[in-house]
Amino acid sequence: MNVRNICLAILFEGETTGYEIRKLSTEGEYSYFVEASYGSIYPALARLEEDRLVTSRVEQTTGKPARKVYSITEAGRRAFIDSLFGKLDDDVYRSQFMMFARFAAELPADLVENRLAERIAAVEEHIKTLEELGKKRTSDPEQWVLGVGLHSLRAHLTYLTENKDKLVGMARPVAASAAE
Amino acid sequence: MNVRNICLAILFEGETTGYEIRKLSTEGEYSYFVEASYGSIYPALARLEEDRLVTSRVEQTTGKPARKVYSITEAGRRAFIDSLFGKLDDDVYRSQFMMFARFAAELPADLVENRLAERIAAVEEHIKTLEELGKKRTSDPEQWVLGVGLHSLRAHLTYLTENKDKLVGMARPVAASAAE
DNA sequence: TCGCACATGTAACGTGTTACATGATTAG
DNA sequence: CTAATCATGTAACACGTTACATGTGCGA
Repeated sequence: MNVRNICLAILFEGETTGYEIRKLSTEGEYSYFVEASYGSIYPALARLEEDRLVTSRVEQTTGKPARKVYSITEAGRRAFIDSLFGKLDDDVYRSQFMMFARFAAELPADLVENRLAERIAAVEEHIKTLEELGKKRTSDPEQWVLGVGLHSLRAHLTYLTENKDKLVGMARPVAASAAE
Repeated sequence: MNVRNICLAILFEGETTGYEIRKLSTEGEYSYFVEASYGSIYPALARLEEDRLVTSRVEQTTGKPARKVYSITEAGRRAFIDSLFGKLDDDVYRSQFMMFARFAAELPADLVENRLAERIAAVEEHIKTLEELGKKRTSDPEQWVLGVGLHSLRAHLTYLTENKDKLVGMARPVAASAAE
């Protein structure tokens, strides 16, 4: 999924601005499986307009900067849906935390414990976000997709919490505090 | 995780060649959370050698091309472990399949069914690979990491198989075959 | 008054991918 | 004979990130 198609996907559901697209791709329903930043969204929208897959109109607002509202065209809808007919890219999972865990034996136990706690907190946070998104019920496919995310993330969380002590136990023991 | 650190991680466990590093990062124990191709590995190894984090020696082989075997230095070990002390990058999950599923309502049911079947097969394949890797038991942290992957992947697979019909049901119905 | 939210956009930079170039041996 | 595996490396290219530039209104 490149930024171009992410823009089309979001515009498929209704007109918005580049600013909003970034928000949606970072915090919205797509956030757990795509990503895009301003530096890629704005140029992508410009090219999309050149290619007549979207149109734009400038909306003057009082006070705030003018908004450039983009709408998808029929050609845009077709192009996006067509892209889903082709061979899909493989799913990608990248994790520096896993590399960290892989080398737990070389790291001090307290560091491993802290990082594990951080990771667990991050996953819990992520789950909460998806749960919030699921509440404002929208389309069925959206619920389905959110369901995949929640299910996997909860399984991930379960493993981490149930096995964290095991990993800490593999780490380099840290001298007990000088107390006593 | 950049390619540089992936190389160091693999060399941490023992000397090898760029060719082997790619194999390990693509098919080996690291494959499910990192990725690297020749075009990035060879330049990375060259820079690593300049920086004295690895050394190399050329091994003449009969018939096959000469192998350039890299070994990590003490400085390399330190640099790698140090990198794990710093703030870790967030985990990343990217999936075009999820985008596809999100727009199931715009797609023909048979396509959705096929793609789901493909995805399920791919996940099953991936699970099998991790199971194979887990058999040749190595270090405990490696087993732990593999455990995370297997656990999450199995949960993912379960969701897909249990909910595939639901998603197909959301897709555009395809005219039944002309048969009577 | 400080910083955040809104809002758009560019430029430099980093990083990695793909395809190409090269070439021998071995298994089918 | 053909394809695959072993093996290294480069160059062109694609893609995206980060930081910067610019500016207002509002709430704490």
